[in-house]
Amino acid sequence: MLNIIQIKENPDKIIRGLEKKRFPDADQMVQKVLFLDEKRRNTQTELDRILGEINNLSKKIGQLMKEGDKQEADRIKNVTRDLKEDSKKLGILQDELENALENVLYNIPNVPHPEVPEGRTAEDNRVILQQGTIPELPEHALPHWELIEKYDIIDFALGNKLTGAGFPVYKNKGAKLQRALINFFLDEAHKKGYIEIQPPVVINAASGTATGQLPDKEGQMYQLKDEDFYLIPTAEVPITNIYRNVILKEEELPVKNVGYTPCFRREAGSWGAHVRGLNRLHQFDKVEIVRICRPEDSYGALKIMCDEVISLLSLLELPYRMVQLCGGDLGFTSAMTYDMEVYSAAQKKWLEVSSVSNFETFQSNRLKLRYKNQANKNILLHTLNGSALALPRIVAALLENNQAPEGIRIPAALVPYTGFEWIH
RNA sequence: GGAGAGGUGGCCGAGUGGUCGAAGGUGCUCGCCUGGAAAGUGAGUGUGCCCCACAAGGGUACCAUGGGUUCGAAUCCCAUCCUCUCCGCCA
Repeated sequence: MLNIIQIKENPDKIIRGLEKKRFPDADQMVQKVLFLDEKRRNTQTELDRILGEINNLSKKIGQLMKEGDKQEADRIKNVTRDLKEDSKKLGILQDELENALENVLYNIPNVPHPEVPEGRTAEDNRVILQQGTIPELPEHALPHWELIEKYDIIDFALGNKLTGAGFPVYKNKGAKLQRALINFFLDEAHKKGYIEIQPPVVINAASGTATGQLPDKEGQMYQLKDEDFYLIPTAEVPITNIYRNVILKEEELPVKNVGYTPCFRREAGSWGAHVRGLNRLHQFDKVEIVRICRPEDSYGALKIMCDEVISLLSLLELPYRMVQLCGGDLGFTSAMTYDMEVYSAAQKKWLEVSSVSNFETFQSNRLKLRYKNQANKNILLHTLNGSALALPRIVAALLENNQAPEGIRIPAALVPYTGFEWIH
C-alpha cells in the first residue's frame, strides 16, 4: 500500500499518478485518506495525553499505598476511573479510524513511475524491442495442443479426470522437458548470483496481504477449506514474505532470491476459447526472481532483471519482444512493468511469458521491510520481481516454433538438461 | 491426535501485580589501552505511532497473538497460534 507520508507530502502527484492508472475517484480517495489521517492523529494526541495522566496517577497510588495513605489513594482511584472511561471511548474511535484508513489505503493501487506511458489498455503498451526471427512454418504446421497429442507429452483429458480443466498431466518427454526447463532456469539464475529458495506453496492471509494479493485479488486464489490458507498464485508471495517485518543491514543488499514453485490461479472470469491448450492454466510451473534493493538502485535493478530474462529467451532461441505496460494496463501493486512475450508461430500470437516489475515501496510498506542506513535511520526498501520464466507458454512456443518433419527440435542450451535433442 | 512444559530485546537469560522498555551476560558500534592483536576498560545500542522542524526533546504503545481482571499487568484469567518432551500415527 501507499505510504501515508507520500500521500501527505504530495497529494497532487499521487492523484495524477492514480489517474494515469485509470483509477476511478482518485481525488476523492486521496481526500478521504487525508481527512481520516488528520482525525486519527488528533484522536491519538488526545488519547496519549489521557493515558499519560492515568499512568502518572497510577504511580502516585502505588506510592500512597506504600505510605499507607489509603484514603488519598481511593480518592485518586475515582479520578482515574473517569479518565479510563474517556480513554476507552477514544481508544475505540482510534481503532475505527485506523481501520477505516487502512481499508481505504489497501484499496488504492500503486502510483506509476513518471516514465510509464499513458494509455488505457494493453493496446496502448509500448513495444520496446523485438529480437529473433519468426520461423516460417510449413502449411501443415500444428498448434501446440495438437502437437502434445501427436507426441503424447501432455494430457489434458487425464488432468480433467484427476482434477478438472486447466490441470494438465505432463508425460514422457513432456514431463522431462518440464524438469529440464526448471533446472535450466534455476541454474541460470544461480550463475547470476541469485540464492535459491524453496518456499511453501500454501500461505496464510498475512502473507497474501503483505504482497498485495489480498484484498485486491482474493477471488483469484484458491483458498483452503478448513484453514485460513491459500495456494500461492506465484512464488513472489512466499519469497517476498520472508522479509516481512525485517530490517536488513545495508551490506545485505541487494537481496537476490530465485525460487521454483507450482502456481495456482483460479482465473475466474477469464476462461474462454482464446485460452486453449497451455495458454492459460489453473496450475503451472514458474521460476521467479526477486530482488530487494535500496530505492536509488531499484530502476537499475529493473533493467538488469529484464536483461536476465531476455538472456533466457535468446538461449532458448525464441523470438521475443519486450513491452512496457502503459498506466492503464499496469498491475495493482506495480510502479513499472515490462512484459516479455514470445512468438508462438502456429497460433500466430505473442504470449506473455514474463512480467518484470518494480513495486517501489508499495509492498515493503505493508511488509514493513526496511534497511538501516548510514544515519541509522530505517528506510523502506524497494521490491522487484519477475518470472524467469513461466513454463507453459514457453513450452507452447518451443513446440510450435521448433516443429519439423522429424519431430520437435530441442534448443541446444536445453539439451544437457533434457538428455535428448528431439521429441518424436 | 493425547499428556506435560514453555514462548521476554540480535542471541542467551532474569523477572509472578507498582517507579520494568525490562537485571545480568553475549553480540554489535564508537573511544581508550597496544608496535599490532587478544585481554582489559569507558560510552552507546529495539520498533511503530503522536506532539515537534522527518533536529533536540517529550508522550504513548509493544515482553507470541487477541481479549479480560485491576487505579496499575511481562507478571493474574480466557481464547488462539507456535515450540519442545513423552505417547500415538505416519511419507
